[in-house]
Amino acid sequence: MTELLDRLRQREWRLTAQRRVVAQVLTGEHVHLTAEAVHGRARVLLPEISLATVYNTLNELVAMGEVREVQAGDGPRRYDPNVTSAHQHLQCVRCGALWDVEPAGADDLALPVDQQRGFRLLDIDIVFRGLCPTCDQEARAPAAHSA
Amino acid sequence: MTELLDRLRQREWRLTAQRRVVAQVLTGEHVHLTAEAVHGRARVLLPEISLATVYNTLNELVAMGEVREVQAGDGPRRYDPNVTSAHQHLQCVRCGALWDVEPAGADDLALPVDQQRGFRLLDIDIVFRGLCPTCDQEARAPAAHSA
DNA sequence: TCTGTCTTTTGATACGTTCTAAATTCGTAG
DNA sequence: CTACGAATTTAGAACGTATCAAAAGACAGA
Repeated sequence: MTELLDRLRQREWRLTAQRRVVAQVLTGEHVHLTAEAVHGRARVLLPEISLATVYNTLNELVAMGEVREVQAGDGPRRYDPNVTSAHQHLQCVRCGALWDVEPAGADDLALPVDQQRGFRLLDIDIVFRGLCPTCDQEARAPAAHSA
Repeated sequence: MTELLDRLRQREWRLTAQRRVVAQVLTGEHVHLTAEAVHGRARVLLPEISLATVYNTLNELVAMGEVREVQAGDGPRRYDPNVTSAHQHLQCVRCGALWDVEPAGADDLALPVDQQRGFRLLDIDIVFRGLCPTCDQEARAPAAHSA
Protein backbone atom coordinates (compact mmCIF):
# COMPACT_ATOMS: atom_id res chain seq x y z
CA MET A 1 0.00 0.00 0.00
CA THR A 2 2.22 2.75 -1.30
CA GLU A 3 1.04 6.23 -0.55
CA LEU A 4 0.38 8.56 -3.41
CA LEU A 5 3.28 10.81 -2.47
CA ASP A 6 5.71 7.93 -2.48
CA ARG A 7 4.52 6.81 -5.86
CA LEU A 8 4.93 10.32 -7.21
CA ARG A 9 8.48 10.66 -5.99
CA GLN A 10 9.44 7.77 -8.18
CA ARG A 11 8.18 9.47 -11.28
CA GLU A 12 9.92 12.01 -13.39
CA TRP A 13 7.42 14.63 -12.51
CA ARG A 14 8.33 17.92 -10.99
CA LEU A 15 7.08 17.81 -7.45
CA THR A 16 6.39 21.41 -6.62
CA ALA A 17 5.06 22.72 -3.34
CA GLN A 18 1.54 22.96 -4.77
CA ARG A 19 1.58 19.47 -6.18
CA ARG A 20 2.92 18.12 -2.94
CA VAL A 21 0.12 19.52 -0.82
CA VAL A 22 -2.49 18.26 -3.25
CA ALA A 23 -0.96 14.82 -2.99
CA GLN A 24 -0.78 15.08 0.78
CA VAL A 25 -4.45 15.96 0.98
CA LEU A 26 -5.23 12.98 -1.24
CA THR A 27 -3.86 10.42 1.13
CA GLY A 28 -5.74 7.79 3.03
CA GLU A 29 -8.01 4.84 2.74
CA HIS A 30 -11.44 6.21 2.03
CA VAL A 31 -10.77 9.61 0.57
CA HIS A 32 -13.16 10.95 -2.05
CA LEU A 33 -12.82 14.67 -2.09
CA THR A 34 -14.23 17.16 -4.53
CA ALA A 35 -11.87 19.62 -6.17
CA GLU A 36 -13.21 22.34 -3.91
CA ALA A 37 -12.59 20.23 -0.84
CA VAL A 38 -9.06 19.51 -1.99
CA HIS A 39 -8.54 23.20 -2.48
CA GLY A 40 -9.86 24.01 0.98
CA ARG A 41 -7.61 21.52 2.71
CA ALA A 42 -4.62 22.35 0.57
CA ARG A 43 -4.97 25.99 1.52
CA VAL A 44 -4.47 25.10 5.14
CA LEU A 45 -1.00 23.89 4.24
CA LEU A 46 -0.26 26.39 1.49
CA PRO A 47 -2.58 29.39 1.70
CA GLU A 48 -1.82 30.88 -1.69
CA ILE A 49 -2.57 27.80 -3.77
CA SER A 50 -5.18 28.51 -6.41
CA LEU A 51 -8.18 26.48 -7.45
CA ALA A 52 -6.91 26.34 -11.02
CA THR A 53 -3.73 24.67 -9.87
CA VAL A 54 -5.73 22.15 -7.91
CA TYR A 55 -7.69 21.32 -11.04
CA ASN A 56 -4.54 21.18 -13.13
CA THR A 57 -2.85 18.86 -10.69
CA LEU A 58 -5.86 16.62 -10.27
CA ASN A 59 -6.22 16.28 -14.03
CA GLU A 60 -2.57 15.41 -14.38
CA LEU A 61 -2.79 12.82 -11.63
CA VAL A 62 -5.81 11.30 -13.33
CA ALA A 63 -4.00 11.27 -16.67
CA MET A 64 -1.03 9.58 -15.01
CA GLY A 65 -3.35 7.00 -13.55
CA GLU A 66 -2.40 7.87 -9.99
CA VAL A 67 -5.83 9.09 -9.00
CA ARG A 68 -9.26 7.91 -9.98
CA GLU A 69 -11.97 10.34 -10.98
CA VAL A 70 -15.43 9.37 -9.85
CA GLN A 71 -18.39 11.11 -11.34
CA ALA A 72 -20.81 11.29 -8.45
CA GLY A 73 -24.12 11.22 -10.28
CA ASP A 74 -25.27 14.74 -9.78
CA GLY A 75 -22.77 16.88 -7.93
CA PRO A 76 -19.15 17.66 -8.62
CA ARG A 77 -16.54 15.04 -9.45
CA ARG A 78 -14.67 13.36 -6.67
CA TYR A 79 -11.09 12.19 -6.61
CA ASP A 80 -9.94 8.91 -5.19
CA PRO A 81 -6.24 8.18 -4.56
CA ASN A 82 -6.88 4.50 -4.05
CA VAL A 83 -6.06 3.09 -7.49
CA THR A 84 -3.91 0.19 -6.40
CA SER A 85 -6.60 -2.11 -5.14
CA ALA A 86 -9.51 -3.10 -7.30
CA HIS A 87 -12.57 -1.56 -5.80
CA GLN A 88 -15.87 -0.06 -6.72
CA HIS A 89 -18.16 2.47 -5.14
CA LEU A 90 -21.25 2.85 -3.02
CA GLN A 91 -22.90 6.18 -3.39
CA CYS A 92 -25.75 8.11 -1.82
CA VAL A 93 -27.98 9.50 -4.54
CA ARG A 94 -29.07 12.32 -2.28
CA CYS A 95 -25.99 13.76 -0.57
CA GLY A 96 -23.33 12.29 -2.84
CA ALA A 97 -21.42 10.53 -0.06
CA LEU A 98 -19.08 7.96 -1.53
CA TRP A 99 -17.55 4.80 -0.09
CA ASP A 100 -15.20 2.18 -1.40
CA VAL A 101 -16.61 -1.30 -1.61
CA GLU A 102 -15.47 -4.64 -2.92
CA PRO A 103 -18.56 -6.34 -4.27
CA ALA A 104 -18.77 -10.06 -4.72
CA GLY A 105 -18.83 -11.31 -8.28
CA ALA A 106 -17.15 -8.28 -9.81
CA ASP A 107 -14.40 -10.38 -11.33
CA ASP A 108 -16.88 -12.57 -13.16
CA LEU A 109 -18.47 -9.63 -14.88
CA ALA A 110 -17.76 -9.73 -18.58
CA LEU A 111 -18.99 -8.26 -21.81
CA PRO A 112 -19.53 -10.85 -24.55
CA VAL A 113 -17.45 -10.06 -27.61
CA ASP A 114 -20.50 -9.76 -29.81
CA GLN A 115 -21.63 -6.85 -27.64
CA GLN A 116 -18.35 -4.98 -27.60
CA ARG A 117 -19.04 -3.17 -30.87
CA GLY A 118 -15.36 -2.96 -31.65
CA PHE A 119 -14.57 -0.99 -28.53
CA ARG A 120 -11.22 -1.25 -26.87
CA LEU A 121 -12.29 -1.80 -23.28
CA LEU A 122 -10.41 0.10 -20.61
CA ASP A 123 -12.23 -0.51 -17.37
CA ILE A 124 -15.50 -1.26 -15.65
CA ASP A 125 -17.16 1.13 -13.27
CA ILE A 126 -19.64 -0.32 -10.84
CA VAL A 127 -21.64 2.02 -8.66
CA PHE A 128 -24.09 0.78 -6.06
CA ARG A 129 -26.56 3.59 -5.63
CA GLY A 130 -28.82 4.10 -2.67
CA LEU A 131 -29.63 6.24 0.32
CA CYS A 132 -27.26 6.60 3.23
CA PRO A 133 -28.83 6.20 6.68
CA THR A 134 -29.07 9.94 7.25
CA CYS A 135 -30.61 10.75 3.89
CA ASP A 136 -32.92 7.76 4.11
CA GLN A 137 -34.44 9.14 7.30
CA GLU A 138 -34.75 12.62 5.91
CA ALA A 139 -36.36 11.30 2.76
CA ARG A 140 -39.01 9.54 4.81
CA ALA A 141 -39.76 12.61 6.91
CA PRO A 142 -39.57 15.43 4.36
CA ALA A 143 -38.59 18.54 6.26
CA ALA A 144 -39.52 21.89 4.70
CA HIS A 145 -40.36 20.80 1.21
CA SER A 146 -42.21 22.85 -1.34
CA ALA A 147 -45.98 22.23 -1.59
CA MET B 1 -42.02 -3.94 -25.44
CA THR B 2 -44.34 -1.10 -24.60
CA GLU B 3 -43.33 2.19 -26.06
CA LEU B 4 -42.82 5.10 -23.74
CA LEU B 5 -45.79 6.95 -25.18
CA ASP B 6 -48.10 4.01 -24.56
CA ARG B 7 -46.93 3.74 -21.00
CA LEU B 8 -47.51 7.42 -20.45
CA ARG B 9 -51.05 7.31 -21.76
CA GLN B 10 -51.92 4.94 -18.97
CA ARG B 11 -50.82 7.36 -16.31
CA GLU B 12 -52.75 10.21 -14.85
CA TRP B 13 -50.37 12.72 -16.28
CA ARG B 14 -51.41 15.52 -18.54
CA LEU B 15 -50.04 14.65 -21.93
CA THR B 16 -49.51 18.02 -23.52
CA ALA B 17 -48.17 18.65 -27.00
CA GLN B 18 -44.71 19.39 -25.58
CA ARG B 19 -44.61 16.30 -23.43
CA ARG B 20 -45.82 14.20 -26.31
CA VAL B 21 -43.04 15.24 -28.65
CA VAL B 22 -40.42 14.68 -25.97
CA ALA B 23 -41.78 11.19 -25.49
CA GLN B 24 -41.90 10.62 -29.24
CA VAL B 25 -38.28 11.62 -29.59
CA LEU B 26 -37.39 9.24 -26.77
CA THR B 27 -38.59 6.15 -28.54
CA GLY B 28 -36.51 3.28 -29.81
CA GLU B 29 -34.11 0.58 -28.84
CA HIS B 30 -30.78 2.26 -28.39
CA VAL B 31 -31.66 5.86 -27.73
CA HIS B 32 -29.41 7.87 -25.45
CA LEU B 33 -29.94 11.50 -26.22
CA THR B 34 -28.70 14.53 -24.38
CA ALA B 35 -31.22 17.15 -23.35
CA GLU B 36 -29.96 19.36 -26.13
CA ALA B 37 -30.40 16.62 -28.67
CA VAL B 38 -33.91 15.97 -27.43
CA HIS B 39 -34.62 19.66 -27.75
CA GLY B 40 -33.28 19.76 -31.27
CA ARG B 41 -35.37 16.85 -32.45
CA ALA B 42 -38.44 17.97 -30.57
CA ARG B 43 -38.23 21.32 -32.29
CA VAL B 44 -38.61 19.65 -35.63
CA LEU B 45 -42.03 18.48 -34.53
CA LEU B 46 -42.96 21.48 -32.41
CA PRO B 47 -40.78 24.49 -33.21
CA GLU B 48 -41.71 26.63 -30.23
CA ILE B 49 -40.84 24.12 -27.53
CA SER B 50 -38.30 25.52 -25.08
CA LEU B 51 -35.24 23.92 -23.60
CA ALA B 52 -36.56 24.47 -20.09
CA THR B 53 -39.65 22.45 -20.89
CA VAL B 54 -37.49 19.66 -22.25
CA TYR B 55 -35.55 19.63 -19.00
CA ASN B 56 -38.74 19.78 -16.95
CA THR B 57 -40.25 16.91 -18.86
CA LEU B 58 -37.14 14.78 -18.75
CA ASN B 59 -36.84 15.29 -15.00
CA GLU B 60 -40.47 14.33 -14.51
CA LEU B 61 -40.04 11.24 -16.63
CA VAL B 62 -36.99 10.27 -14.61
CA ALA B 63 -38.87 10.87 -11.35
CA MET B 64 -41.71 8.70 -12.64
CA GLY B 65 -39.23 6.00 -13.46
CA GLU B 66 -40.15 6.01 -17.14
CA VAL B 67 -36.76 7.17 -18.35
CA ARG B 68 -33.30 6.46 -17.09
CA GLU B 69 -30.75 9.17 -16.62
CA VAL B 70 -27.22 8.17 -17.50
CA GLN B 71 -24.35 10.32 -16.41
CA ALA B 72 -21.91 9.96 -19.27
CA GLY B 73 -18.63 10.47 -17.47
CA ASP B 74 -17.64 13.83 -18.75
CA GLY B 75 -20.24 15.41 -20.98
CA PRO B 76 -23.90 16.15 -20.44
CA ARG B 77 -26.40 13.66 -19.07
CA ARG B 78 -28.12 11.34 -21.44
CA TYR B 79 -31.63 9.97 -21.29
CA ASP B 80 -32.58 6.40 -21.98
CA PRO B 81 -36.21 5.33 -22.46
CA ASN B 82 -35.35 1.66 -22.14
CA VAL B 83 -36.18 1.00 -18.49
CA THR B 84 -38.15 -2.19 -18.92
CA SER B 85 -35.30 -4.55 -19.64
CA ALA B 86 -32.36 -4.86 -17.30
CA HIS B 87 -29.37 -3.51 -19.11
CA GLN B 88 -26.16 -1.70 -18.51
CA HIS B 89 -23.99 0.55 -20.64
CA LEU B 90 -20.92 0.63 -22.81
CA GLN B 91 -19.44 4.04 -23.19
CA CYS B 92 -16.70 5.73 -25.16
CA VAL B 93 -14.55 7.80 -22.83
CA ARG B 94 -13.58 10.09 -25.67
CA CYS B 95 -16.73 10.96 -27.62
CA GLY B 96 -19.32 9.89 -25.06
CA ALA B 97 -21.14 7.48 -27.36
CA LEU B 98 -23.34 5.17 -25.35
CA TRP B 99 -24.71 1.70 -26.06
CA ASP B 100 -26.93 -0.70 -24.19
CA VAL B 101 -25.33 -3.98 -23.24
CA GLU B 102 -26.28 -7.01 -21.23
CA PRO B 103 -23.10 -8.20 -19.56
CA ALA B 104 -22.69 -11.71 -18.30
CA GLY B 105 -22.56 -12.13 -14.55
CA ALA B 106 -24.42 -8.93 -13.71
CA ASP B 107 -27.06 -10.81 -11.76
CA ASP B 108 -24.47 -12.38 -9.50
CA LEU B 109 -23.05 -9.04 -8.50
CA ALA B 110 -23.81 -8.32 -4.87
CA LEU B 111 -22.67 -6.12 -2.06
CA PRO B 112 -22.04 -8.01 1.19
CA VAL B 113 -24.18 -6.69 4.01
CA ASP B 114 -21.15 -5.74 6.07
CA GLN B 115 -20.17 -3.33 3.32
CA GLN B 116 -23.54 -1.70 2.88
CA ARG B 117 -22.99 0.81 5.67
CA GLY B 118 -26.67 1.01 6.42
CA PHE B 119 -27.52 2.21 2.94
CA ARG B 120 -30.86 1.41 1.39
CA LEU B 121 -29.73 0.14 -1.99
CA LEU B 122 -31.68 1.31 -5.00
CA ASP B 123 -29.81 0.08 -8.04
CA ILE B 124 -26.49 -0.85 -9.55
CA ASP B 125 -24.92 1.02 -12.42
CA ILE B 126 -22.37 -0.81 -14.47
CA VAL B 127 -20.48 1.07 -17.13
CA PHE B 128 -17.97 -0.57 -19.42
CA ARG B 129 -15.64 2.20 -20.48
CA GLY B 130 -13.41 2.18 -23.49
CA LEU B 131 -12.69 3.64 -26.89
CA CYS B 132 -15.08 3.23 -29.77
CA PRO B 133 -13.48 2.17 -33.08
CA THR B 134 -13.43 5.71 -34.45
CA CYS B 135 -11.93 7.30 -31.35
CA ASP B 136 -9.48 4.45 -30.94
CA GLN B 137 -8.03 5.16 -34.38
CA GLU B 138 -7.90 8.88 -33.78
CA ALA B 139 -6.22 8.35 -30.43
CA ARG B 140 -3.49 6.33 -32.09
CA ALA B 141 -2.91 8.91 -34.80
CA PRO B 142 -3.15 12.18 -32.87
CA ALA B 143 -4.23 14.82 -35.34
CA ALA B 144 -3.47 18.43 -34.44
CA HIS B 145 -2.64 18.12 -30.80
CA SER B 146 -0.97 20.79 -28.74
CA ALA B 147 2.74 20.29 -28.20
C1' DT C 1 -67.62 33.16 -19.84
C1' DC C 2 -65.07 33.31 -15.48
C1' DT C 3 -61.87 31.03 -12.23
C1' DG C 4 -58.33 28.32 -10.45
C1' DT C 5 -54.76 25.21 -11.53
C1' DC C 6 -51.33 23.31 -14.08
C1' DT C 7 -47.95 23.97 -17.86
C1' DT C 8 -44.87 26.53 -20.70
C1' DT C 9 -41.93 30.31 -21.88
C1' DT C 10 -38.25 33.53 -21.46
C1' DG C 11 -34.43 35.27 -19.40
C1' DA C 12 -31.64 35.25 -15.61
C1' DT C 13 -28.89 32.63 -12.64
C1' DA C 14 -26.08 29.03 -10.47
C1' DC C 15 -22.52 25.83 -10.58
C1' DG C 16 -18.42 23.22 -11.73
C1' DT C 17 -14.82 23.27 -14.77
C1' DT C 18 -11.66 24.99 -18.29
C1' DC C 19 -9.23 28.59 -20.67
C1' DT C 20 -6.17 32.64 -21.26
C1' DA C 21 -2.58 35.60 -20.55
C1' DA C 22 0.58 37.29 -17.50
C1' DA C 23 3.57 36.52 -13.73
C1' DT C 24 6.43 33.50 -11.17
C1' DT C 25 9.41 29.76 -10.25
C1' DC C 26 12.54 26.14 -11.48
C1' DG C 27 16.57 23.76 -13.48
C1' DT C 28 20.57 24.25 -16.01
C1' DA C 29 24.42 26.11 -18.24
C1' DG C 30 27.62 29.61 -18.57
C1' DC D 1 26.16 33.87 -9.07
C1' DT D 2 23.56 35.13 -13.01
C1' DA D 3 20.88 34.58 -17.05
C1' DC D 4 18.06 31.95 -19.92
C1' DG D 5 14.28 28.98 -21.49
C1' DA D 6 10.86 25.95 -20.01
C1' DA D 7 7.52 24.57 -16.88
C1' DT D 8 4.28 25.98 -13.46
C1' DT D 9 1.08 28.95 -11.10
C1' DT D 10 -2.17 32.58 -10.70
C1' DA D 11 -6.52 35.43 -11.11
C1' DG D 12 -10.17 36.16 -13.49
C1' DA D 13 -12.89 35.61 -17.49
C1' DA D 14 -15.38 32.34 -20.18
C1' DC D 15 -17.85 28.16 -20.94
C1' DG D 16 -21.49 24.51 -20.95
C1' DT D 17 -25.04 22.35 -18.50
C1' DA D 18 -28.78 22.63 -15.66
C1' DT D 19 -32.06 25.12 -12.67
C1' DC D 20 -34.86 28.86 -11.13
C1' DA D 21 -38.36 32.74 -11.01
C1' DA D 22 -41.88 35.35 -12.88
C1' DA D 23 -45.10 36.09 -16.26
C1' DA D 24 -47.94 34.35 -19.81
C1' DG D 25 -50.67 30.78 -21.64
C1' DA D 26 -53.79 26.64 -21.84
C1' DC D 27 -57.24 23.85 -20.02
C1' DA D 28 -61.24 21.93 -17.20
C1' DG D 29 -65.12 22.72 -14.49
C1' DA D 30 -68.60 25.84 -12.68
